[in-house]
Amino acid sequence: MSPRNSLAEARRTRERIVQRSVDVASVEGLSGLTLGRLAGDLGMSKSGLLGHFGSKEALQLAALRQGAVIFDREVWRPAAGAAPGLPRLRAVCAAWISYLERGVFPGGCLFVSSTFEFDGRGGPVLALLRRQFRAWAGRLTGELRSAVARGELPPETDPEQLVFELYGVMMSLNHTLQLSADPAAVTRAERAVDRLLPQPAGGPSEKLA
Amino acid sequence: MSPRNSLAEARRTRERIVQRSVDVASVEGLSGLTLGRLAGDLGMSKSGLLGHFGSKEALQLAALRQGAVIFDREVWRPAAGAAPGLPRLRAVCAAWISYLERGVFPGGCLFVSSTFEFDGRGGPVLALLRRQFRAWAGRLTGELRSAVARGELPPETDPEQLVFELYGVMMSLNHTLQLSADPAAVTRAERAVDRLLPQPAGGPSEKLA
DNA sequence: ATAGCGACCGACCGGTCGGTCGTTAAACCG
DNA sequence: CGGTTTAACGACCGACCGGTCGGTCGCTAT
Repeated sequence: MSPRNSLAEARRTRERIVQRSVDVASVEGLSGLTLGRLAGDLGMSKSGLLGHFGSKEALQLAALRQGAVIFDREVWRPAAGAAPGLPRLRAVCAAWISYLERGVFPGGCLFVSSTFEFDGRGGPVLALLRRQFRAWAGRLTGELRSAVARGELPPETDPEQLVFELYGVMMSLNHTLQLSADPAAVTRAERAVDRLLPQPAGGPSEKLA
Repeated sequence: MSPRNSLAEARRTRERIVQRSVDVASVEGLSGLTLGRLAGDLGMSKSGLLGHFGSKEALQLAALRQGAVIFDREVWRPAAGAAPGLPRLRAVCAAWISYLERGVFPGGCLFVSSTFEFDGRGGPVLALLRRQFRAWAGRLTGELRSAVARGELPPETDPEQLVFELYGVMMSLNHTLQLSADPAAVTRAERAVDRLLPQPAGGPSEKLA
């Protein structure tokens, strides 16, 4: 029926598999992702699909890595243009909320779901999740420290405490959206962020370190 | 081999099954709970076990209901003795943090995990989770409103906003404990609660509404 | 023209899942 | 004591799981 893919298109096939895996996993979970169903969705055989990865675990890792690329594109990249420090932090949070609100991952934040799915199970998947969270918390704390150094946040600010709380806001938003689809949750998240990261009161002209 | 249980003990058997289901489900998830393994753990047959519930879904619902009983015992009951309003709220939060810290559910809060497991899947289990969360948020907002009425919290307080944020703190704590077992997370959660629910500054003698 | 490679297929494997069924034997009731 | 109830058993079912294997076909380099 369809022509065989050339060598160059094998990569595209692999990308199609990973992309579809991300979509399915965000709704059904990384374990709910089954090779048979995935193959069916993509109109190919289980074995042909598995040939690209070797094992289901390798596919799960590939899906998580692709998820990180998407998260980066949706949350960090839109904020890259903002000024370093507090403005960029607020832009990241706004993009983060938007990312959850728009349902970039239809089943809610892929990484949070996956963490709950794999904690207490160990293995390479959990290890990757740990690394991803740590890397990303590091970026946040770094930006927070920068904001403190610039005097945009009070000097007694504890960046890790703030990350902990910001993260809680996003998890609460994610949970509420998934459980009850209550749009008011978005406003609540925005208000919570405003309280944690107050915008500069006097406008954007206070750059004396 | 073992003597048959009397009819009166059938209830105890059922309770044993449910209790074990809660323990397993909190680590492996409500879906990871399998009838065969559960029966093996309890030294009985799959069919003998299933006879008590009729279906796995009924067992999952029973486990969730028992989980709610445990949550109530661990979080709400310890705070029942505290004075209504802010003191009780703070007692609830302290018990809540302790409940997460002690690992009452070894695999983290059963309800949060289950929500992530069943969202986007629908069905009676998700419906029960929704009811449980709503009932429990209702208790919290009621207590918050009471605290506002007593003047223990500023009159412009938005109870639902506060529930949203408190909930985020607990989810962040739960997540951190599960992912990295960082004990500092407990202190962070306590500090976050202190900021959301400031204790009365001047001691317990300011009851003028 | 042809040899080799690699993407892909379809049949199949052992194993596990939730669930059913007929039977056994102990506990209850008259 | 006899009859009914019922908790529990063990064998079994169909579906599905992740994964393997032999083979087919198109592309490409020789």
